[in-house]
Amino acid sequence: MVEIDDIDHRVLELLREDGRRTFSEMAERVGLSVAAVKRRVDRLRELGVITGFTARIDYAKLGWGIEAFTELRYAGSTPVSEIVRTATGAPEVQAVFTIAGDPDALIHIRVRDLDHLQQVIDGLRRTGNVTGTKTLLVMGSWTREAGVALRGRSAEARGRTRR
Amino acid sequence: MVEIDDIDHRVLELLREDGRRTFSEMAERVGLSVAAVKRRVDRLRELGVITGFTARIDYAKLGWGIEAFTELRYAGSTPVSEIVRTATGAPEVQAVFTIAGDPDALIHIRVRDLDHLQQVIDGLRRTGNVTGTKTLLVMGSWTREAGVALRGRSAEARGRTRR
DNA sequence: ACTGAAATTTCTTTCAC
DNA sequence: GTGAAAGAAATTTCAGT
Repeated sequence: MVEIDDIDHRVLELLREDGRRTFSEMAERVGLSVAAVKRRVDRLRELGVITGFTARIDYAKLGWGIEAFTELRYAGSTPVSEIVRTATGAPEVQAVFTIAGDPDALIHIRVRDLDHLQQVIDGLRRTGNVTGTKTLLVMGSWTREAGVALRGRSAEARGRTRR
Repeated sequence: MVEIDDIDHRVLELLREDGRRTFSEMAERVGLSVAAVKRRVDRLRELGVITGFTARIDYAKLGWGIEAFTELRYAGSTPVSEIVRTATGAPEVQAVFTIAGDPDALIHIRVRDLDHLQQVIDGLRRTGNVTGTKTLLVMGSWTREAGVALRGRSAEARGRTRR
């Protein structure tokens, strides 16, 4: 585990909120010079704490309005690698979480409509050793946008609800 | 739903992969001028397709090594707003998905260790009208990093497994 | 709509202290 | 850690295609 001080945490929080913040803006907010903030960000990347930057995209605006989680159960003999391989195969699958216990995996799916969802699930059921599925259809979602409670204390939670 | 052409999709994919790509780099990759790419990114932001930029952080490196999903069941009379309000209260809760059917919500939790997880779940059970929980402990995860299958065709899936 | 280019401003990077 | 200087990139604008 990596050693991180309070200022690093604030920098991470700022970059969580807006990954394109400039060094000068962050410098002002955390009370350090631009060079010092850059050095910290560089270090956080070298340490692997910051693994990259990405754009937040509203997929519903692009017509991918349906979101679901599907629990997958596999035949007892199925190795985890096989579970991940089959589940990641469908392009609609956004994330795969392998689970201790029952179910064996939870996958996050994004699709255009319910018909499309049906097709994706049917595809999964036909794949590999899937013995059962249970799908949770997402009605609304909220995501913590500011950095997690990085220090175990309540960081400000700014988020939004959709739909 | 928003009108988006192939080049816009490629720009989105590039920004999904790396939210700090420069206009000149993207211009080269999609075969347009810098000015044209900037105009497209500006438009995608105005349309609300790109909602922002954020840093990817490896929370395990910060000591938040345990991830779980918890299904929540609430008393029948509980309004959705109340579900979201109580579930988002704990700083360890990263995301809340309200669900059509049973369970009523699925929440994504990140904690330091199993003791901590126990505390968070106990807290939720004591809150509001929670009538039951089921927790799925995450052993490993894979996330699609490139932009989704934005056109319904299989976009290249570059991801990674953890743990 | 996009190109190419110029002018301006801002951000990044580096280095001496 | 700071401050300053140099280099790179972003932004803005515009005539031309």
